[in-house]
Amino acid sequence: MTSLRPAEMTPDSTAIPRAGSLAEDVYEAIFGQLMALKIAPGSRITVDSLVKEFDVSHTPIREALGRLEGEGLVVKQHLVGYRAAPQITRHRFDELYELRLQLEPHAAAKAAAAMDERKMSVLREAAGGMSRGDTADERLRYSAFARQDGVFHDSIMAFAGNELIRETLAFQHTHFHIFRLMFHRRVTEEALDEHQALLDAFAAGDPQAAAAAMRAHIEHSRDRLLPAFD
Amino acid sequence: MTSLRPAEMTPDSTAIPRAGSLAEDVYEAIFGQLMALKIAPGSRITVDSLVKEFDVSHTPIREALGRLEGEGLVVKQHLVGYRAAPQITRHRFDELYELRLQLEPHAAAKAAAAMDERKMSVLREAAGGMSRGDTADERLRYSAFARQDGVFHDSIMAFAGNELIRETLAFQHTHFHIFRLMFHRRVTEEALDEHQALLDAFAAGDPQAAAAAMRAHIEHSRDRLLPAFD
DNA sequence: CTATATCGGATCGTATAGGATATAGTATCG
DNA sequence: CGATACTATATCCTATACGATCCGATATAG
Repeated sequence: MTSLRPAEMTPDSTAIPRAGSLAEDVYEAIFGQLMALKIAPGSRITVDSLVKEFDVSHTPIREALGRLEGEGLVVKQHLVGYRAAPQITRHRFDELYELRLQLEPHAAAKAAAAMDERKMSVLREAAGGMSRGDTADERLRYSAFARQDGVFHDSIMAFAGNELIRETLAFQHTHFHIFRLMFHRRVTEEALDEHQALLDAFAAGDPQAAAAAMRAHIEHSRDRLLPAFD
Repeated sequence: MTSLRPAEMTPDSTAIPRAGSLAEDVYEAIFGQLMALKIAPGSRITVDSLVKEFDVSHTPIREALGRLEGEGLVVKQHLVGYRAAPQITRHRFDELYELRLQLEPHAAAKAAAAMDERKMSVLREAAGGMSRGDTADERLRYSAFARQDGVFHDSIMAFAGNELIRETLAFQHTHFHIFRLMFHRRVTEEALDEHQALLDAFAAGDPQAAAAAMRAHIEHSRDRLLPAFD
């Protein structure tokens, strides 16, 4: 129902030309719906329904779906159609946490070594945004938490100074995000404590402590989510 | 000039329906051209030229390009067109090797711990395929070497038992491959020696030795390629 | 001789129409 | 009553046509 037609998007159309193509807007819209679980994992995504919903032709939608396919967020079956990528499996879950344990403690150590006051304030703000949960809707509340948690970790990776590792983890986080929204709706106090431990290590500029705190945090996070597979 | 039209691809058209769509075939074709450096990094890729070359309509080509964009192999500029992804930068090169050093030694250790005779034979064959270079064309020769080297490393990652890490590295390798073809046309004997050292560690089933050998191999590989940036 | 304005070709972006295929439902036959 | 064949619809896949935008070449004025 949210039309993406240029004329309707900018009723007071300015002289500034549109930055992106319709295909890009469609991509953003579908991506958002996937992240917000508006489209359930594994469910079908028909081109025609998107045509009606966004009020654009097939072409930009196919292009957007192609891009999403390249990123692994949707899968295509010839002459059947597109569907949202299936939910993460237990096996994949384990692999993801092994990957995180390989990368994030090391990165946390590098970030701690390069810490300064400006970076600290960024991290403190990101961590602080998670604690003050005053929204009524439990689901929405966790959604906000998850987003903020992503920002927190992503900031650490950014400060570690390896953009490639940061992108790799962010990419995986995108997939993982959907899983978390499905199963982990309760914000645990433990996670906040662990974030605090990380902040302390960063404030002290202690690489070893930061790596250890990150390792513990990831392992605890894994254990918290594991029951979802029962 | 290589037409992808169904009727022309299968002149003796069998009753078996085509497994994939035209878009998929176009994707494969473009991917192959990128890997073989038929399309230079950073050069433009016009839709119309692909239309003429493959003799299909715009639609499957746009979808294929969208997918390649999602994978980061081509970049799109609105109202300008697609172009092959630019060459890897020195900065990115360093980041890639840091990532490899984080993941591959660990994986090599796991692979060594899980080694058996069948896996060993796979690795020996992959390593062996690199030494016998009897092709005249130097460029083609290195191309074959690079492919085989990729198989060798990928097999190790497969045996390490973490498909996600394997995919992550394979994905990066895809981008990196293009760089190597551009600059590293000479096969070094050192790489073969290092592969042998890895094989020895695997044969012994020694995780620590495998990790060390892999670390040394990656660091040497990095140093061999570094002069390309001068 | 330089700078600016204008024009034309090239290319992308979008829309629409028609053919091909898979899936579901129904009817018929054993 | 079950299984098979058929039809009908939904959906995808492809092709073609048209409009919008950008880039380069040329001409003109200063």
